[in-house]
Amino acid sequence: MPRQKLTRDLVLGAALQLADKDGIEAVSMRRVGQALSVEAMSLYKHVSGKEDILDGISDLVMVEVELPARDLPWRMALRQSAISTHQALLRHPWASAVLESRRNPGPARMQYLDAVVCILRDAGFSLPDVARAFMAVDSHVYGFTLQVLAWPFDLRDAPEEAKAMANDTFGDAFPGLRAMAELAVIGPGVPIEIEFGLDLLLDGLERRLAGV
Amino acid sequence: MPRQKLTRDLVLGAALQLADKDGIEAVSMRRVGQALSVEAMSLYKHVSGKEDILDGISDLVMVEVELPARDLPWRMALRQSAISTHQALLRHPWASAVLESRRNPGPARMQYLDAVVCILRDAGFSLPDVARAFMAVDSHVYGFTLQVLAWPFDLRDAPEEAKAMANDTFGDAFPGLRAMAELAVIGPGVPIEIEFGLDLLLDGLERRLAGV
DNA sequence: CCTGAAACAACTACACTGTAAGCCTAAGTC
DNA sequence: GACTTAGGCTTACAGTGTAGTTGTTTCAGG
Repeated sequence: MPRQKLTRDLVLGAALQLADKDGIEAVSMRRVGQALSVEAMSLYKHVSGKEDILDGISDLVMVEVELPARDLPWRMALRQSAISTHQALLRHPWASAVLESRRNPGPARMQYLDAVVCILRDAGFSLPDVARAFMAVDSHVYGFTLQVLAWPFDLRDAPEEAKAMANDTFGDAFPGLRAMAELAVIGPGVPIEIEFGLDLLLDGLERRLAGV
Repeated sequence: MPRQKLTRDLVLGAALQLADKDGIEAVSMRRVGQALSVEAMSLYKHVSGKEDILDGISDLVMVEVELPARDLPWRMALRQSAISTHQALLRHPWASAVLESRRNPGPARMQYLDAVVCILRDAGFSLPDVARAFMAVDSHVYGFTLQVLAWPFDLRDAPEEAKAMANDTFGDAFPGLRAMAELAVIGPGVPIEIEFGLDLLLDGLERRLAGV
């Protein structure tokens, strides 16, 4: 019987697919092995453990984000890569939580970080401001994505149910939330897009650069 | 021997203490029970399961954040409560990750959300803008806190080591990151505080409210 | 005071998890 | 063919959450 060749990429690919299909909690050594028709312990020859797998598939997601274009004005380049990051994270709903809890950025993420830093520096920001600007934009991307993914009710699916829920659970105790919930039901739901906060931040950075 | 009275609050308190002391992954039913000198299964009479415990201790953290003061200008109120949230999350390093992955906001969080919504509405924002503003500010608080907590090296502790690491791992491949890492070593480290991005956002919101 | 009932802690058990240690076989080299 | 070795397999262990059952304590009603 010919032995199938296992590789690190195969292992990570299977894990990524599993995470996308059944959620990150479905990624266990045994199940990844099963997906490859292999015993769990065999994976350890190609991967140092589960942490390594999580690091690996996180970086696979980061490979999907398009790097900020160096020939664009800094603002557009940043905006576009931030949105691209957001979209990549939405494609893999488990990824934002995993990425943020991981301490070792992978090569793809490093490359992204480096590109952003270079662009901001070339734009004329001081090094401390580069750090601050980068943290602000990235925080927004991750935080916003996480929040969207953790949204308690998907309003598009069941508007009536959401409305009832708004009245029931919020009642008179939370008038603000109730108004919000009802609002979100009207029309196709108020689109809350990442561009709103992102543009606020970029506006502020631009103004700061101009010395206003 | 008198039986010790177990209560939900006792269980959650023990779990919270455990999470603060040994990290969130140390919170297991058996260990929480052990902390209360009780078997794991006894907890189930007061708590519906581990998820319930996580929801519970998350909300205990939210209790610590001071609600936005209604007698302050909206901007100051929002700013102060955002910072308070950030600090509460820093006091419980496990909390931001847990909170963001949880779908059911507890009562304390509800109260906070409601207060923020009311303040923004009273300030004159349209309901859609209330939603957008709230999402933007909250995203920044959570994202920033997560990022700070996941910071790979604590620069204050080992500046020399960090510098060496900057040269080694970044080398010439990541000039931007290398510059950043070296910068972060200079002085007491460039303080990157949450106020930077927060104020950018608030500036933008103020301007939007003024119709500029 | 005694008894019945309800409350609730404890025990057992099961299906999982990650992974350390050792085995065994197929592939490659001389 | 013989030897080496990379790499998949087996076994085992300590840990997880929790369903189901059993025991014991506490308290109200007679």
